[in-house]
Amino acid sequence: MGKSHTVTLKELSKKLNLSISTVSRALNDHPDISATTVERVKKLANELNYAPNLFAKGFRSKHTHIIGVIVPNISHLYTSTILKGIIDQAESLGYRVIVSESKNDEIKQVEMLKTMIQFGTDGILMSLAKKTTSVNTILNLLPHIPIVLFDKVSDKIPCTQIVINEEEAAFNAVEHLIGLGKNRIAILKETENSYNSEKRFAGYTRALLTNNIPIKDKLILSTEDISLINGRRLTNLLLSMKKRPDAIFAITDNAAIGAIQALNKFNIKIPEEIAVVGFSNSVNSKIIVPNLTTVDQPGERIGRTAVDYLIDEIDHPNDALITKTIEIKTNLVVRDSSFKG
Amino acid sequence: MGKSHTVTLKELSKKLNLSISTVSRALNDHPDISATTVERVKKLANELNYAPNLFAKGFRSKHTHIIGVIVPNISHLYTSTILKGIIDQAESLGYRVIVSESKNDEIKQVEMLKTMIQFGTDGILMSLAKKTTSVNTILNLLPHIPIVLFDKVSDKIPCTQIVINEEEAAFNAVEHLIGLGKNRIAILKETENSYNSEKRFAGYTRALLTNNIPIKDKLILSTEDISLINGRRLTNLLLSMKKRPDAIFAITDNAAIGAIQALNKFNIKIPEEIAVVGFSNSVNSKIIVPNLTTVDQPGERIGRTAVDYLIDEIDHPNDALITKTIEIKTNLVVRDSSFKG
DNA sequence: AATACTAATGCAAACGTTTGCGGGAACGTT
DNA sequence: AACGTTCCCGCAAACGTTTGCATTAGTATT
Repeated sequence: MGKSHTVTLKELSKKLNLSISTVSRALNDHPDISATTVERVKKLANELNYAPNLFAKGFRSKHTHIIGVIVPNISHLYTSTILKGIIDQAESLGYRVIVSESKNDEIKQVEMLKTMIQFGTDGILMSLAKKTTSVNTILNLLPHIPIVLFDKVSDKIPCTQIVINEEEAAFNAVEHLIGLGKNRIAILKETENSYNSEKRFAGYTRALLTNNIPIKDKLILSTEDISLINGRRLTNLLLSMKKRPDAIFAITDNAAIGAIQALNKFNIKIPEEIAVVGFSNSVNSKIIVPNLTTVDQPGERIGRTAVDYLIDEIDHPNDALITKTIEIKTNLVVRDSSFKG
Repeated sequence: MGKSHTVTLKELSKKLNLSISTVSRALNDHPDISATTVERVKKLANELNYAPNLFAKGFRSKHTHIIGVIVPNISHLYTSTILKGIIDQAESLGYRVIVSESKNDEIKQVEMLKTMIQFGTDGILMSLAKKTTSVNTILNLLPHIPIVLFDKVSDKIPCTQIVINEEEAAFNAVEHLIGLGKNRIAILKETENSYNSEKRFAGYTRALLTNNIPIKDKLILSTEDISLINGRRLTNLLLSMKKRPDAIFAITDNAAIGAIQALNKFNIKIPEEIAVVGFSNSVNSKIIVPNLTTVDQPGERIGRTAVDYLIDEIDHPNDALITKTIEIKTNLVVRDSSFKG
């Protein structure tokens, strides 16, 4: 490799007839060093294109200025949007980002966590794997390093958590449907109680209760994997009922799109006969016909906020481990699938 | 935080009554160390949960086992899919991945490159920013570190490049249309000669020439930003012609979807009157009605391959800087928008 | 003028690891 | 008995930085 001859402090000090320590201090704006010296040093450093060996630095100072990110699946638009926010904000604050995937595997998730701690990341940002049941190992790791959770979080882990206002967002979405005059509103949700599904379901029930609409078990459909296919399947189920719903709230855009596809197949008028609302504001929501009303989640903002809180914890270590939930506001994007016509 | 008391070689050596160097060698399976000693050392290391300080290691050995990735925009499904492949393969080979975005900004791109070199990444994987015109700075950096380009590449940079068989894929796509009996095939492409657009256009012309179909300038439409909106706009342009095309090949799924939307608006039968083929196999291609025929790009495979070549270069440094292009085969996914009905 | 302080700089240790070199012990060979 | 090998192992230097402490010179105070 082209040896590239990296410039070191020693070299600078030699050329300047100064000691290594003085040069180091000058570059770090240490008050002990005279202004003229600082200037001389910085000038030469610039000319010679001096760049500190970050490994030596990190090695010495136990401070790597790297934050680790662990997500279940990176090739997911929402996730990569959050990641964009994370990288942006981290870099603007002088941190680098190293990314890893847990693949929704709890074992791998802990493994990655350990590797990152060993590696010396200053802090970790994590979105939990789907079935994170035994949080014990994570709890053991918690005191070793600042961790901030985002998106897929868990009350069982006492740390800062960045989420959207799931419950409120769902509440608003359902109230929007009610405002359209709908009162037989079905919900498509997840079977296992993921944080997100649970909160959204809570918003759904609260909206109905607030508006004196009875909650009907028959209109509450659950599925393991809240996907497009299952959205379609569950909607077909709904259509086979004697008394059909007049609206469907799917806790996922994909499921909502599946629902629309099923409705389209039976030539059911959307939103007149059955309105549909999703959750995510995915690209697909603007492609499907009719366009899908959905909750917009500000991914980049979540990423930025997560970084802010993490770095704050890095800078101000705090041994007290407490759950602190930060909610990011979402926005309901009304489109044709629920437009008051 | 929580002091976590990291175990060091010194500590192990003290407890074992051995020298630090012997312990180090034992852990690294150096032939000089006796089997019994190796066993003793490893046993204690395990018990005490010894983990080498990777910074000290990287600092000493000039080998960080980190590879840097620079992409224009991470929140793009295709990009994040490649990234998934990169992370997967890198981790399985013992490397960690640090990611950065150039935001299609040439200045930032070079800046990131420098930072990563300074940081000590063992190699870099890069997809070029859109308007990478002055490759000089990159050329200067090239001898300092192994670099492998992927997706957005450039002939002007002498290094290994991983791409899909752009030309052939486009050729196949257009021949598929010809096989449907189409012979007035329009193309929607980019104005500026990006590598991808150029190659796909070449495939288009070759397919026409091979099949003795005249190339008509009027059917070749270009746009700065090959987006959904512009796909729609250009298609409207095509529809306003006296002699309309009977097929549209868009070099991007987004543009193809815009085209379909425009055609749908005018109730033009797809594919009977006008067939449409896109490029990418994005999620949208399965949502739009009719479903879009498109070229599937194996993102994960590209990522994996890029890592393989990069690590090979890291392990076997080679001062000769030559352009070596690796083509990954794509696959045409035929759907309703061009189904021989 | 002696003392006390401040400002600016240098010395040297330390961080945890790897590695070239050297050395002692055990063994086999003349 | 002297020598050469081989096998294990330890010493110490080195990587580039940061930082506590010592040092010097200069200034202010008495």
